[in-house]
Amino acid sequence: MVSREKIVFLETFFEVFKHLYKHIQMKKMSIKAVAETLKISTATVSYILNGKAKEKRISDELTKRVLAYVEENNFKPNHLAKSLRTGKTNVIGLIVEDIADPFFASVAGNIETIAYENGYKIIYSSTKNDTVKAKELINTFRERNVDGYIITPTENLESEISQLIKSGLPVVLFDRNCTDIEVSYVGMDNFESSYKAAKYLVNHGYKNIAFVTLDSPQAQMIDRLLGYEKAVYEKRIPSIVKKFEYNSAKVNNITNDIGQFLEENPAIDAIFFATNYLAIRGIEMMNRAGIKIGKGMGVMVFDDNDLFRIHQPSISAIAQPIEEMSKQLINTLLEHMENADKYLAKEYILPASIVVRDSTTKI
Amino acid sequence: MVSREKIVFLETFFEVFKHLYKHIQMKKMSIKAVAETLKISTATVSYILNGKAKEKRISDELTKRVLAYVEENNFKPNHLAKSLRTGKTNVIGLIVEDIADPFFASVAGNIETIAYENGYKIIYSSTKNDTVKAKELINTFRERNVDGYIITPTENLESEISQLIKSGLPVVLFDRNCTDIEVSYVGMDNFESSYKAAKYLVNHGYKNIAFVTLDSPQAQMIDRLLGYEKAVYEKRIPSIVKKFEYNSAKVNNITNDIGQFLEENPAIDAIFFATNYLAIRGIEMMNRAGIKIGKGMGVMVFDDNDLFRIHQPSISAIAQPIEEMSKQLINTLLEHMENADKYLAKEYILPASIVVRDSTTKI
DNA sequence: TATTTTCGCTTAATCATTTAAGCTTAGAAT
DNA sequence: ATTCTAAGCTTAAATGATTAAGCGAAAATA
Repeated sequence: MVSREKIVFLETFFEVFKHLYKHIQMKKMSIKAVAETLKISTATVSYILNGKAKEKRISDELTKRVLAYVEENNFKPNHLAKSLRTGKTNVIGLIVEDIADPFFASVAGNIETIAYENGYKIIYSSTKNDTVKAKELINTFRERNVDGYIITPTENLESEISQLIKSGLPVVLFDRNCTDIEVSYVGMDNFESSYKAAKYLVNHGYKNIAFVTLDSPQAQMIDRLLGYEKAVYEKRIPSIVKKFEYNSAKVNNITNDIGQFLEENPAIDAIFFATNYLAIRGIEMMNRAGIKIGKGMGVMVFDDNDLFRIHQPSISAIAQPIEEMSKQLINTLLEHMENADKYLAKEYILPASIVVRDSTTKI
Repeated sequence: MVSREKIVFLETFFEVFKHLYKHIQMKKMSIKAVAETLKISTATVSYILNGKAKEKRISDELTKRVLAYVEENNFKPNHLAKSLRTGKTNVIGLIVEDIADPFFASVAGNIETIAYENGYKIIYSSTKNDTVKAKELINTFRERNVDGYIITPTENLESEISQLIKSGLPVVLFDRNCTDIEVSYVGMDNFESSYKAAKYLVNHGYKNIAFVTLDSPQAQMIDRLLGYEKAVYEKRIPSIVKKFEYNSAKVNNITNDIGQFLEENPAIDAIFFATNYLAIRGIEMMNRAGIKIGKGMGVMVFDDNDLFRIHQPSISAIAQPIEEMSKQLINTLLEHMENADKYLAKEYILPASIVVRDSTTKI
């Protein structure tokens, strides 16, 4: 026969044990645990932690007590539970062509600062310019419930992007734009910068300026080409355009191909490279072939780089306004995320600056 | 008077309406929704989706039916709920000194590939070499429940890192190690590479080799210095060490300071730069001052870079095995994450290669 | 005195999963 | 005929927050 006393004893023991046990493992503090120790409800704790104490008419005394306890025990509410409930993850998805590229890495660094200041973390990934991969990435990011997207789109990504927007998800594109959809974009003025740079060459006496570019249908590549063409047409000097296949597999061939191109066109007295990447190959080739950059051969490059500043002779370049672009990018996205209901696409086309160096100084 | 029939009618209507309404919005598919349409329980759906159908004795017929439905409707279970329940986020936290630095950006790019192949996403952040920030970042990542950490530690980060390990969280350090704690590390052999590079200079006739470094207590910086010293002591040639204050605020001064240092030590016939960053400043200065790199002044740099390859004359450098390091890094972490219970610290010290170029070829 | 407000909280549903434990039913074994 | 076993599911309790709605007591108003 079990006595009432014994039952009461056992129950008491059990309660004490549970309490002790919790303190022993100390593992998982939760709003519930906090509420229990303070003998109040989880709702109260939640309101206080979210700064809604006043609004919800929680007494100052209790508010202080809770905050003190939370502070002392260094309690942080579980982010996952919060996200599950609210639907907000405070994560931004960054999809670039290649995070290892200094340009994108630099942008990643710049947006990180502002994002973290605003409580956002960034998850990145690289498309390697592969549309299939880009689509996959957008989907994984959707599955992960990221709050906003920064994307350098590949080709044919319009439908995925417009679907994001239709679903009310904030998106800002950069570097490359997508035509035909209403989406925010931050980039530089490729046409104007290219025109200005080419005009600089034209005005400084170069008569046979080659434009070396990629055979790509990307808008910004076309703009760069058109900028160059405008400048040469205006002065009625020949347009000499060399397009390379856009295929990173054949990196090494490009160096040789540029050499061949120059041999076939001996009249060329300046080269305007449409990308950084082509320029590095070209410069390597010219150095090897003993072509004197600056003296005899002018060089201008789209996209500046430490390398061009240090090179002997130094190389003139069009410098993208990376910092301004990054700031505009993340601020536009933050703005979209704050007013997630009404997406008003905005475009920011920032001007680039032309950094004149030795390579365009005749003799 | 309301008839029973009317009540029944209204109730039925309401049920039908609710059903229709759900179908109209079609917003949030969930395991629950799937289960309801297929008239089975959520548990069954969950088991099937997690590949436990056989184990849980779900009939092949039902399994197929569920998979087909899920496939057709492109349903993906909510990752947040999953993470909340299981405690796994499938996110890796990457904490580097600066994501914008080409070296770290390159590592970020390399680990991304393997991480994504294994279902992990990466969230990054930069310490800017600030211990306070580094501690904050570790805490934010903990709050975010990342599954594993890749960290380039700042100074005095030992306690935070050992706490991570005590909590059973997988950590791999890289680039810089932490002494005194049992933690996995992937890095290069700074002492040996530095010794080999310095020896190369010594063996090629340079008699007054300056070592330009940062005044930093970081283990890898000390190793680099010691490697140099071993090489010069062995040949009984003078050790000329110049330490610069480690303060990124004074970037521009460094260029001038290096110039002054060279003026004060006219005997110097070669410079060994302990970092990439110092070298770029130094090369810039030498170019400005008309000092002939290669002829008269040998140059060797720790950490290779596109710039050093393209520079005229090209600059000899110690190339970190970035790809191998990245692979080892992420694979070690993945391994730790798979056996999260038993953390066995491993060290991988990879050898660097010395890339000999024009700058160390006398005359 | 009776009623209404206000205050200061609590209750309980919800978010979307996972998973241990339990419950039918049919067929096999006793 | 009865019990046991196994197949094939389901039930329901977590996971840890947020938040609309509610509730009792005290204070204010009628």
